[in-house]
Amino acid sequence: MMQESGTETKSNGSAIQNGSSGGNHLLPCASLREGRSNGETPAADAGAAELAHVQQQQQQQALQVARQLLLQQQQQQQVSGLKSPKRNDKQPALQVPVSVAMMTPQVITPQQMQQILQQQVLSPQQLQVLLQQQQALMLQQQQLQEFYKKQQEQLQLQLLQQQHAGKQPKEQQQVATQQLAFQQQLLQMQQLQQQHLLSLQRQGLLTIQPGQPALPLQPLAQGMIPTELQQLWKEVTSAHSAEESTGSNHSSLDLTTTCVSSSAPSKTSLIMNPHASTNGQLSVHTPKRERHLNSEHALDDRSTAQCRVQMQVVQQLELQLAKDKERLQAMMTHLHVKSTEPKAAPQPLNLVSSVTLSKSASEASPQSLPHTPTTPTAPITPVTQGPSVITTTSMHTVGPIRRRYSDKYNVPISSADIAQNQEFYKNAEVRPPFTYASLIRQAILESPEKQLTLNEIYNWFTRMFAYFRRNAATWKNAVRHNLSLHKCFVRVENVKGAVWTVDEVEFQKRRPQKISGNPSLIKNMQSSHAYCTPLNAALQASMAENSIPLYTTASMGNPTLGNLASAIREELNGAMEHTNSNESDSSPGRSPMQAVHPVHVKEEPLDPEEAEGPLSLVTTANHSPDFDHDRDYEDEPVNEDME
DNA sequence: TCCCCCCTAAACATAT
DNA sequence: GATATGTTTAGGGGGG
Repeated sequence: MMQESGTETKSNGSAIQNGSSGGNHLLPCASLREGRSNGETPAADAGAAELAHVQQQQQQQALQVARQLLLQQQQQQQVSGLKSPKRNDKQPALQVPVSVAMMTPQVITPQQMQQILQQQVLSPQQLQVLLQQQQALMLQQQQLQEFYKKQQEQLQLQLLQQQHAGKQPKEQQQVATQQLAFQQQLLQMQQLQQQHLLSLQRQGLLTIQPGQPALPLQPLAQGMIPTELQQLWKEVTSAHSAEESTGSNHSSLDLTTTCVSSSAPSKTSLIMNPHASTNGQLSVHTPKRERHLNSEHALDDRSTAQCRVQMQVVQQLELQLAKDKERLQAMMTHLHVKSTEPKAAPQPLNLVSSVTLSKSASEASPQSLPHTPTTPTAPITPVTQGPSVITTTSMHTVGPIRRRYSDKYNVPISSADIAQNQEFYKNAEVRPPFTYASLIRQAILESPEKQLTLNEIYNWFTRMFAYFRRNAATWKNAVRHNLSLHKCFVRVENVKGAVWTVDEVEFQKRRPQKISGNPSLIKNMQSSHAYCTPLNAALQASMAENSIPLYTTASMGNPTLGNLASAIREELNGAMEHTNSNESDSSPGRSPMQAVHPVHVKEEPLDPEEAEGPLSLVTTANHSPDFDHDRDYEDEPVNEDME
């Protein structure tokens, strides 16, 4: 759903943008061309032709400039990793899931960019800003067009007057005068454009990077003198005119006529839309095969122009994206100041993304991530796009495809991710990448007494994850199913009624691959649990050494994280085992922890397993510090309220 | 390909 | 009888 809709949105968006910007550029040309058929002046044409001869050299120079500009822009696009012209052509093929796009930013196409920006990465406000930017640009273009239309009309009128006045030998002079006037007009136009750009910059809508022009327009307008523009334009227009005269239905026009009359508009298009320069170079060197080539080149012209426009759009979007990223980063930093260490990758909360990041980390803590990310099933996929970033994340993580965290995915998540994710999952309807079992376990462990009724577990789910506020029947069924299915969950008859507890030993057994059979496992478990606690520096240090970012930073630093962190740590145990069983064992932290937080096993010694299980108790007890924070959640709803 | 893990759905039983 | 709670089975997807 998301992807499809997103794709559509994207394509639409691009289409709109293209249409708008492209239309602005192209339409005027057409209209002007038509318009010129009415009011051409042969005399002026002749003068223009002569001038054209004189200016051939300049034209070539201008063409070169234009080419360079084009090349530069293309390079910039490539460098920025945004573009692939081929892809631009194939819009339909662009329907790459955002997640994929995010994973391979280098390959992101403009459309994908738009999609990302529009549907996920950008908040409404940001989108608004973007829209404003677009609108401002459009306005600018429109104004320029209008300005040029007027100029053109004036020019045509003047030319007509001259023509009627009689063929004077001084025609050339007049034409030259016209040229001067026109150049002045061009200058005016440039100024106007620059003003617009400046205003945009002031508003912060336009960002001009040091080495890179925010808009292709700028370099052109600034880098080329009116004459050059004129010449370029002529070349371009000649192609157009040839095309029209040769094959089209439009009223046939003299080449010269077309040149003069349409010169104004074409210049406009040039200025606003440097792409035309490309054409110029093509048409220039084939004066004799104009017909044949011009027709083709005319097409190139348009396509090139469109491409240019597209590039502009992409550039703008890119800039906007960069801005938005910065903003987001700042916001995230602001929100998670303490918990989120600088270490946290600038990347989005994305669990997945983070996961994919460090493989080494994975080795360190194979089970760091609690459980397989529960696959997002139908309802899953993010309904409400949470934080922009997250969305993308969610796409990855929670994508439509059911993922489970295999060891690969167990790669440690950065502490920042966890912290951020916790908040994220509370607000965003994104399926958490944890299995039901791990979540249930977490819920139970977070409780003061390490035991919860079914309803309390439900409440915990809904409280902690926005995702579980929907489709209650489904996930509740899953919860019950898991409680019954896994031995690690022990049902205890209590005064209250039946409560569920966690048998850590059993829980750990679930992943024999990593942990089982190892006596040290238990120890590890304990140690791992200990991490949750406020922690001893020593412990942290050891953890850090073992490259277990999760515990070291996340859970420790941020109390709120405790919930997820503790859940995760359970699974980490295995990892811990591998990486640093020794350290964990030896870590001084543990014993203190235990001492500090005596386990409360609820009244009932759950199982025979429980007997072994003091561990679990201990571990949970250790969490208690976390609880303090967690309790906030716990206490409130935990008591059968939510539903 | 097999096995394991996980998820989802559903039927059924029991208790409140 | 309705609902909540538990238990069990079946089917499917993903990964090792």
